Amino acid sequence: MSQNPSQAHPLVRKLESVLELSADEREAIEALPLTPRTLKADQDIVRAYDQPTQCCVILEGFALRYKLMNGGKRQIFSFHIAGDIPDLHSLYLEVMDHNIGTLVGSRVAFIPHDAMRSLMAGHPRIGDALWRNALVDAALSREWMASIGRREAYGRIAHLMCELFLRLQTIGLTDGSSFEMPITQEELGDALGLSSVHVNRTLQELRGNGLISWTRGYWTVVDWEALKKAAEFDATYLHLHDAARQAAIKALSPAATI
Amino acid sequence: MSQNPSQAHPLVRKLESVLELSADEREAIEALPLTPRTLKADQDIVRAYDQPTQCCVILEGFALRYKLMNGGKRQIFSFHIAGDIPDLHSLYLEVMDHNIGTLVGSRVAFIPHDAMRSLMAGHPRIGDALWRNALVDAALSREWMASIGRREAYGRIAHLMCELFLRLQTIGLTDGSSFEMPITQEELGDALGLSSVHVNRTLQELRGNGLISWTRGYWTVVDWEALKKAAEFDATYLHLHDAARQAAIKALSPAATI
DNA sequence: CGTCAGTTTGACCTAGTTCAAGGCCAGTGG
DNA sequence: CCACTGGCCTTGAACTAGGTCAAACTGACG
Repeated sequence: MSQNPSQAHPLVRKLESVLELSADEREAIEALPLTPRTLKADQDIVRAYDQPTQCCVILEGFALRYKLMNGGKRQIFSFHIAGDIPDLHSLYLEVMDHNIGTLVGSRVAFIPHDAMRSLMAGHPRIGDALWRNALVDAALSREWMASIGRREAYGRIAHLMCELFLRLQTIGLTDGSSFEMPITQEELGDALGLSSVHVNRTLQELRGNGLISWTRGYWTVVDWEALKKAAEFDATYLHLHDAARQAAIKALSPAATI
Repeated sequence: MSQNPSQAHPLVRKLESVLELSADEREAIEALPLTPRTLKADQDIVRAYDQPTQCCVILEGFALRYKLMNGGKRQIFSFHIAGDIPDLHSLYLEVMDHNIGTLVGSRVAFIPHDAMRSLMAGHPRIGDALWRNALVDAALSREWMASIGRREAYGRIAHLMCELFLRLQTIGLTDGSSFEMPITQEELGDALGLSSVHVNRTLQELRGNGLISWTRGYWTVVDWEALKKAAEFDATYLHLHDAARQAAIKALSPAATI
């Protein structure tokens, strides 16, 4: 782990949660030609039908993938956090089949496909780690599918909360058992296949039962074990490494099970 | 395309729907050390928490990924057809987070991870094509998520039907506008987040409206345009190549749009 | 010709939706 | 400083898509 993670390149930080990088590898990442951009909230980064020639890394802030459907419906497929490359797939799939946008004001950086390809070719371990990330991403999609398809609202929200906590924990973006996640109840609904009204009521239930606390943008896990149970949460699909798991246990309570 | 696709190695056939293979590449695939196995219906190929040391290709038949949840619920994540390698991800993710099983009696073959890795390293275009497939797989998951989260039962079934038709078409497993897909209404429900009773009623509605015909195991697209509309189907996410798209149009009707 | 897996039907029930109104608060502009 | 706005959250009441339960039907197969 780097000595001063908050100053490290977000991509370095993310990859180091998965493998130990050599000095050489770290340099290669830091040498990537980045075109940084600061975006406001709710701006699209890439749109469906685009044919990108670059990938984007989230440096700071949050992004989401989503798709707009008939009748004004929307499905949010995932939330992305610092260090994620949500459109890595554009290296292989010419045309985008969904949108990627910002959730809040964010800093992102674009990397030309060529640079990405030669990084991966020249540093197979980095390539492997990126693929690994992409596969974990697919595992998250499956788990969301299970949530939406087979869990009721209460468990769905609980499940998402468990997931976000652990993911943010891994890159050091939690504060004890709390974290910032600036999404509205409507966005929560669009991610979970629920109406915002129902999200509201269910959130109240979760708060009332003492599992979580939630105020616009700031989430706290109050009772991890109960939350986990309500969510029937099993972290296997996150494919966390041991260090991340240990750190999460420490943040929650020595007795926490993950 | 190979002259006699029905006799070609299923993996060759699948990859050739994506790129032209050189003789060399074809040989490399055919030289893979396969351990074939014939399985009955409803048998697991790999289970959650397993740590596989090999991947499996579907040679003949159908497979599904799924997860069992509390209270006897089940979510099916995807259906797999000849040529698919549903657990390619096990190359990078040590432990399985879901099950893969057969839908009907099937022939599958196991390939050691090592052999897979050296195939991909020695033949980068094959590696790329396999990755591409994995990414298309992830795109399917997202689309299923949108279906389950934001479409109602009628559109959900319609959407799945469009998808299956095009996928099977691509590997030559359709017969005009019909295809065999041996799944029960209960499995359909578990894939779409519905109860089997509701699947039954909705299926009747789709048949009654003249969009499809459906008898246990044999599906026919009766009115593609109407089906597509009911499903609000946009094939972008399948990332089909032109040849596949053209072939599908031909199978449906010269006026079909995909 | 009985059994078993799958499909179909009916009746009733509920989780979640929709619509519409109100409340809260942070930011803005006068 | 205050009034005004615009997002977002909250609440209530009425409604519906889809679930559950249980029974009957169908057809393939031994």
